[in-house]
Amino acid sequence: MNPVPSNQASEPAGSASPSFRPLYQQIKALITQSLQSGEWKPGELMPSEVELAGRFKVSQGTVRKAIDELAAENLVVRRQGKGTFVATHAEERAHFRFLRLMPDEGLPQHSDSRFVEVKRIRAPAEVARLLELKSGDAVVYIKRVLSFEGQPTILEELWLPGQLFKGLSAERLVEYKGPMYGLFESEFGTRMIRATEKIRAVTADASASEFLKVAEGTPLLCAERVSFTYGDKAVELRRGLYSTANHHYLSELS
Amino acid sequence: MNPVPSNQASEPAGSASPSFRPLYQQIKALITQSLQSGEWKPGELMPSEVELAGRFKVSQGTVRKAIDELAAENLVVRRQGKGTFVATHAEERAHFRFLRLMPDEGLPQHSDSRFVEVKRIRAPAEVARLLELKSGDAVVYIKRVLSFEGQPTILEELWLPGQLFKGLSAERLVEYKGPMYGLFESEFGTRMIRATEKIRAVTADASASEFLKVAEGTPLLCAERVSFTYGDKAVELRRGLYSTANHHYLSELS
DNA sequence: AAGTGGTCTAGACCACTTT
DNA sequence: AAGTGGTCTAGACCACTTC
Repeated sequence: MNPVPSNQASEPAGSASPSFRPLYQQIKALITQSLQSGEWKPGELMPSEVELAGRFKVSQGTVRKAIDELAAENLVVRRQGKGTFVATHAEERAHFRFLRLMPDEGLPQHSDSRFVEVKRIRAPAEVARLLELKSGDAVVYIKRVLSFEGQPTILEELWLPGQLFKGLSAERLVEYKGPMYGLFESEFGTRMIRATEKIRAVTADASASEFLKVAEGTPLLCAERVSFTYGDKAVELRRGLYSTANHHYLSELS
Repeated sequence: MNPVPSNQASEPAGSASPSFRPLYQQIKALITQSLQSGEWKPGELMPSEVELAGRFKVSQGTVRKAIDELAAENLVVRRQGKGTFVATHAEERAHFRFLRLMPDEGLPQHSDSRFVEVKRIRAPAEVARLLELKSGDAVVYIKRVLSFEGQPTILEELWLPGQLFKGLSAERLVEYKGPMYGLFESEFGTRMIRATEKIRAVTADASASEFLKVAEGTPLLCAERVSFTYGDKAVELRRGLYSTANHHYLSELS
C-alpha cells in the first residue's frame, strides 16, 4: 500500500549513524537536481504539485513540504492560483536581495554602474583559495563604481571563475540593463543562491578616495562577499568599499 | 462537523479587503499571547501539540503548523521525543545569536565585560525616538567594554526604558554570568526576540582610542542596534564600536 | 468551469525520550 | 510501555487565477 521506498534497506550495513532521510527531503533533492540541470529555467513555471506527486509516486502533501523548503530558501516562488515558478534575478523584487546598503533617508534607489576595468587574469593565491580554484587558474576581473543619485558610493572588485564566464566582456556588461546576477543567470547559466559577507572598517587609500570622491583617510566599510550556486559551490568573489556618509549597511538579526 | 469558526461571518459587512485569516495563524497568535503573558516561561516545557489541539478545538496538524512558524522565528524550540520549549537566552547556543562579530581565525570565544558606567538619565531626543518613548523619559544608560582573549574589541553603549528595568544596577550586572539578554529575561521579564542593526564606518575619537587601545583615527565599525520584544515593541538601543583588526562582522545573505 | 496553490482534518506509523 | 514531536497519506474544501 505504501509506495515509500524503505529508508533503511538502502543503507550500508556498517552505517551506525542516523541513517534516516525523510521522504520529502529526498524529493527536495530530486527537484533541486532538476533546477540545477536546467530542466526548468529561471522564471519558468514548474510542474504542479499534483503532477510532481504523480511523477515521484508520493502524496501531494509530501511534494508540498519539499517545495515549502525550497520556497523558504528562495529557490522557487509560489503564486496561489498560478503555480510554482523558478526564482530569477531578472525581477524587480530581486534587485535588492543581496544589496544591504540602504540610504539613511528615503527608499532604496537604483544605481548607475560605471565599469573601470574588465580583464582576464590568473587568479592570485587568495582569490583562488576563496573560489576553490587552483592558484593561476583563469579568472575574470571586474572593477566598477556604483553611484546612487549621482553620488559615487561603492567601489567594487569582482573575481569570477574564467571557466564559467567564457564570453564575458566589457561591452556585454555595459549594454546589459539590471543587476549583474541577472546577466550571469541568463547568459552563463550560473545562478547565485546564497552568499556570505565579512565586513570590516578601513580607511580610503589614494585610489578609493579618487573613485569615491572622498578625502584620503575617510572611514569606509569593506565587504568581502563569496557567492554560492547549487551544491554550495563558490562562483563569485566580490570586495566592495562602501561610503557610509549617507548610507548604512542593514542587518536583520532574528 | 467542522469546528472551525467561520472566517467570513465575523467580518464587518463593509470589509472589502482580504478579510481572511487562516485558522493556524489565529492559533499562532493565541500561543504568542500565552508566551508574552508568561503563562509558559523561558526554558519551560509547553503543553504538547495534542493538548493544545484539544484546548483550541482544532486538529493537531493545525497546531503543528502554528508552532512550526513560531519555531522558525526562534520563539520556541522543538525537541523530538521531549516536547516544545519556550526559547531562552540563558543557553549556551543562544550566546552568539545576536553577536555577529567573529574572530578572523578560530572559533568564536566568550567575552569579558567591563562596565564603565551605569546610570539613570533622561532620554535624549534621538534615543527617545528610536525607543518610542517621550523625550525626557527615564532610561538606563550602560557603557561597557567587551574583550576577547584579553583584547578590548567592543565599546558599547546601551539605553533601556527605565520603566521596564527598575531594579537594574551596576552590581547586578557585574555579578550576573552570561549574556545580558539572559538577565533581562529572567530578572525583568523582557525577552528580546528580534533586532535590526545599521552599520557604518567611523574613526576612533579620543575616548574610543583609549578604551579600545587603538590609535586615534583607526577605522571602526559602528553598529546601531534596536531590539524588539513581543508585538514589535522596541526595548533596547545599543550602539557599539567594533575594532576589526582581528575580527569581522559576519552577514549571511539568502 | 477547471486548474493551481493554501488550509484543515483524521488517522496511521516512525523516531526519539523517558518511565 | 507510554508520550512526544516528525513523517506520510487521503480526501475535502477554500482562495485565487485563467479560460
